[in-house]
Amino acid sequence: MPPIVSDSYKEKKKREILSSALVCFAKKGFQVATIDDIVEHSGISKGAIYNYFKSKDEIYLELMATDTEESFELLTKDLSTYKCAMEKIHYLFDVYLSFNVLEEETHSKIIVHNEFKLYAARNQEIMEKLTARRHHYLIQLFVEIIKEGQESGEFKHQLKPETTANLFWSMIDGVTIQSIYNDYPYKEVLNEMKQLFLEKVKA
Amino acid sequence: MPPIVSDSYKEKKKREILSSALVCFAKKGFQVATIDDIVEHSGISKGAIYNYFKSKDEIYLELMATDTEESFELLTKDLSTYKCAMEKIHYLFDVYLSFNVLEEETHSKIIVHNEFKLYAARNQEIMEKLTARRHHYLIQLFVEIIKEGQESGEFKHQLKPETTANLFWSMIDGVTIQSIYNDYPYKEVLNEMKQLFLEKVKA
Amino acid sequence: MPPIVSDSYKEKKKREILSSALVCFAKKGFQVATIDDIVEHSGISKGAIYNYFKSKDEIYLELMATDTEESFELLTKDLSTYKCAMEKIHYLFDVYLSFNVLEEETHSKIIVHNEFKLYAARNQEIMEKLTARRHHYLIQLFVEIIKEGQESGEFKHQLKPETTANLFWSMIDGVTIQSIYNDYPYKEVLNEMKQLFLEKVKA
Amino acid sequence: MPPIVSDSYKEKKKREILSSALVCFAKKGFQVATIDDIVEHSGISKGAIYNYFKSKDEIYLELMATDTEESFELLTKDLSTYKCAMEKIHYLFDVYLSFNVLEEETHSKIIVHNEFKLYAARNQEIMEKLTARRHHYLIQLFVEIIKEGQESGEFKHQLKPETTANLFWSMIDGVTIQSIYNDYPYKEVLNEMKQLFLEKVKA
DNA sequence: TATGAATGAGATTTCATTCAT
DNA sequence: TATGAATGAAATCTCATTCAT
Repeated sequence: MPPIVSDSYKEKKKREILSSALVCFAKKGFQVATIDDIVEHSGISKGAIYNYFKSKDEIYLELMATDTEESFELLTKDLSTYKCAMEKIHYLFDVYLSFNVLEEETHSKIIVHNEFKLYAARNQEIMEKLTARRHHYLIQLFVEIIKEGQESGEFKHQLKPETTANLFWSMIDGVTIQSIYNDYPYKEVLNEMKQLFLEKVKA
Repeated sequence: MPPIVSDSYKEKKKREILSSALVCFAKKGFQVATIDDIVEHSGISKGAIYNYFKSKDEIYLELMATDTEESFELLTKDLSTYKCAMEKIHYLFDVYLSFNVLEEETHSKIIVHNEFKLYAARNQEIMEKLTARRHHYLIQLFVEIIKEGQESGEFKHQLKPETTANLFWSMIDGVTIQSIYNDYPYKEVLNEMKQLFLEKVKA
Repeated sequence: MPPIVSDSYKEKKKREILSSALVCFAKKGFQVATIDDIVEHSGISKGAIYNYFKSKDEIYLELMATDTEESFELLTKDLSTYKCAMEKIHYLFDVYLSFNVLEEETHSKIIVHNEFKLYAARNQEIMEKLTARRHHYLIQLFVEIIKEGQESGEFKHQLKPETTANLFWSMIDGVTIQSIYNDYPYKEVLNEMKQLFLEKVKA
Repeated sequence: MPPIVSDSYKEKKKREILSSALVCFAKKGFQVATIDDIVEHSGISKGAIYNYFKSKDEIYLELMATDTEESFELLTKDLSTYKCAMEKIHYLFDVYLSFNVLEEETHSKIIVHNEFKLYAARNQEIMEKLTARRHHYLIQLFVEIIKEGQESGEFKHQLKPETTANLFWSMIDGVTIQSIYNDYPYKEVLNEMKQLFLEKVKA
């Protein structure tokens, strides 16, 4: 007997649930947001949610899993259109410079993204996955650009690609998390960082 | 008749509870850690805890309140022994460079400190307090040093003290939070930042 | 998709809980009776009870709300079958004369009904509702009868309907609450009251 | 070794506690009022209270015990100054007519007095004591007056003294408890009762 | 597959009572 | 005797999860 509903239907439903869950977790935090909050926000019944996910925890883990991927997609989307490494670095900074951290949605995303990290930080198994993913996606992405720049002669040769990648992401993480403070001059600080960073890398 | 126990006894007891609570919150997170965890860790009875704090939330808030102050104390402890602004900046970086982020306790503190921020981020009133405290303690501290350096001619005159202070703390925050990832080269990245930063500020 | 259970099912369930709660409150008093008592008596789980009522207090308030209405229903049930006012007064007394105050259930109801009043007496808002309800139902009911009797010439014209109504209910309340004493001659006293009252009103 | 504090001191202390407890119970009800409320109101420490009373329940029971006695004292105070039975009945009604039920203190006393009854009503042993006390003090008091009036020819001979006594107290109880309703015409109703009652008894 | 009523473990909090000082 | 900090049993309420329909 063929499945009564198509896989694509199921996929769509899952994404619906995840998207509502993200909103709820962003608003209240994972622990405080309840399944009923998700029910209310998504309009999908409790039973249905449990048909798609074994537990509240699983919803959270799935969201965490997609978190890095989404960042990655966002970052790589137009990256290939830039030809030289320096432009790529510019582009990466500009992606973050374009964030409006005062916007409700951005603000929420930053909070929930950091909550993911803290949640993982207390759970060795999840932390390992998250670390691996970060390496695979974010660090590698940057390492490639550094290497490309070094080969093209744009960047200093003594730069350690991995350290530089970590430096970049640490700075980004720094401004991002500080942006939750009221009146934090996000753009100003990030621009300083950009300038600092570019001077550091350019040959 | 004199009071049964002295105020200092009560103060000590309160600190005992707070210190146990901090450990528990660090280990499991505020939501997951229970009053029973604190009872078990502190050896103080549930009722006694509620004699000192009205609610679990109040314990958390009190911990948050002391969080910045403790950092501030740590940072200002030896700061006055340094005579020139440049040395002071060195010192501030070195305080963070001396952190052993692999140590259980440091790791926990970093996590719980960031959890404080996220908790506050969802609560306008608390966020305002936290922002004010950050300004009063951390930003001002750094602004003074920058100004001092500018007056003594050690630092560039075109530096905007406040932006520079924000830059510093954003970088510190960035490495700190990234340190929760396994195998993160905390010291290496922080050293790069220090170097970058010093070059930026020095006249 | 139709609702899982009908509204009448939910109504029935609610009444089940209320009825169990009434028994428990009657047996032990509102403060002493616990939700677990209601769970045990009703066989309905704690969670289910909280699905129907927000709090123990709400259960109590709902019971209070229905208390007067039930009395009113009991009293008005056959009242219309009596044609003249005098017969109606007779009927009202007889309703109370038919109470067997030695019976466990009646005894409990009297206690819980009076507990309602005391509870309300400490809460201005609830008291106002209770007072309004008493006026609307019990006092008006009696006032109508008095007026009817005055118009038909059965009753004295100088009777003040409202005062007379209050007199009636005060006497009823008096015997009722005294009935909780062991060996109180409930019927005898109430019969005296009836006789006294009838003489007073009849033209 | 002689007692360090005199018996009269202890007696005074006990009365202090009881008087504070009465206020607290009146304000909040026995179950809701806490020992800490009594501590706060009396200014006597928790430990001291437990030196004088074994439990919160015991405080309550002692208050109940004095409740009837106090009424009795109030009623008998000037009763002997009246020579004829009819005047005595007048006096008894007038005592209650002189109550200002709108006054905070009177209101509270009525509530707590009725709470005593309900509390007792759920406890056979206490109920027996209360019933006995009522008989001994209140009913007997009235029975004597009725008999006196019958002997002097003031009252009807066919009155059953005990029933008449019960009738009197039931009416008093009725107006008293109804007085907790807002805008209850206490004096008006009680005056009607007095008139009714006097007509009933007088020869 | 969808629904939402039911479940009950487990959390927070209260407060009568004890007891060291 | 007086004090009030400490205790812990027991209460209320929440909410992730199950399951009959």
